[in-house]
Amino acid sequence: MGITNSKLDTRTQLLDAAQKLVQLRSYEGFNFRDLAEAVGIRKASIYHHFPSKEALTVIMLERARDRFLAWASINTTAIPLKQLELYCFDLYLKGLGAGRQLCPGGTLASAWQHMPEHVQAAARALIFAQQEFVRAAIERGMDDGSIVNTKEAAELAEWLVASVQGALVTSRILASAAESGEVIFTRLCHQTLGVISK
Amino acid sequence: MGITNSKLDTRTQLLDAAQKLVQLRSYEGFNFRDLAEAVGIRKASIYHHFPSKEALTVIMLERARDRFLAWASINTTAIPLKQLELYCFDLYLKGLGAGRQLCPGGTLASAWQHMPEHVQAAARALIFAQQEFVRAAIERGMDDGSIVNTKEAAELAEWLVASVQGALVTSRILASAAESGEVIFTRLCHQTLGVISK
DNA sequence: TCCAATCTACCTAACGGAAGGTAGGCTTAT
DNA sequence: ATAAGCCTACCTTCCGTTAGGTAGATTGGA
Repeated sequence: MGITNSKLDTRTQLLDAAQKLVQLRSYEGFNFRDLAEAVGIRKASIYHHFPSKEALTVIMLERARDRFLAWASINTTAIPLKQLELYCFDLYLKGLGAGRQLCPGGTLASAWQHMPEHVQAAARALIFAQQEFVRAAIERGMDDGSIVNTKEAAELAEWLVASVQGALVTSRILASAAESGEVIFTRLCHQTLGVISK
Repeated sequence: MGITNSKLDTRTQLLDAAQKLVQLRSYEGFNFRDLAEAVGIRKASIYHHFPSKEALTVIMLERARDRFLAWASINTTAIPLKQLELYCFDLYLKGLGAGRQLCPGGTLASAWQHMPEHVQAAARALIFAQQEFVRAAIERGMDDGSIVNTKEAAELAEWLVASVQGALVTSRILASAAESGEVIFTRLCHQTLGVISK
């Protein structure tokens, strides 16, 4: 609980590496051997920082949500459409799409039945935060007239977040097809935003 | 290879059960013990029908693609918009969304790195078949004037398939939220179609 | 000031269970 | 009698986790 600041906190390194591995291989696909190797310590030493794989994952997901909320709070002053564009591109294309990484919450859906309850809750909170951010942005856009749509903001938000999650999935699967996943992803986001704002 | 027809083919039962398990828990989340139990035989007996987990999964995915193509060929005479509606509802809402099952191809994206090459190829073929069906339907709709959109049919198809995959993901994660996943899913599909046809 | 107790951050070694897969034998219908 | 279909028993590997120990830094009392 004291002030522990190595040049780069091992605990933070573990969370960083764990998040990357989860985004690349999901919960059951990442293991402590690879995680330890990524950080440069032994497998058993992870237990000095976290009591279990489940706890580590929960903390990592909560941190991801906190980071998203922090990111979102910085952009509250931007124009609504710009906010949505930033959400799609800044966060997903640049941050995730680059390494074909999925959303650390969304990727857990595939083995949802096997996820511990607390992991489910943390993943749900992360996705929900995104929906809320998008909903608020769309609502503000509707208020100032920059977004015109007969649907409710909440429904459009559910739809946009789902599209983004799905775009990551299909872009990964169709990667070695004719065109690169990034190109597909860019177009999908553009279209999504274009249609919403239309 | 001969004509083997028990009252209900064990091999077919295995493929059915495997598909259901993959849709519920993905590749690494389903195992031969549960699969054997579901069919009512012993674990080792599975190897009488399939040489490996990988081979079983590939055959299951190829069968899923064949079934989709058969389903698609039946509906080629329908009105384009009706085709797309059938794709979203008939296939995904009724067939998958009911038990919160993901697409047997899409669910493999989460641990894509760990998927054997042939599994990747089979999953890709399944998703690609869906994109092709949707693209053809949108194209026909554009030809007969029932769908009006400045985007190209191929881009819209990529976008719709991604949205459907993503809707399955988010509806599973947000299941225990206020409203049921099915309701969310229904609305998402309606919107998607509505916006496209607009 | 010095020593002893304690804490931090790791380590080696091993366990127990679960997983995919193999070897070889029994049974039943043709 | 032959082989398809299924069985028991076992193997190996991998994984999360635990036990127990070590070196070095920190802290507190005489």
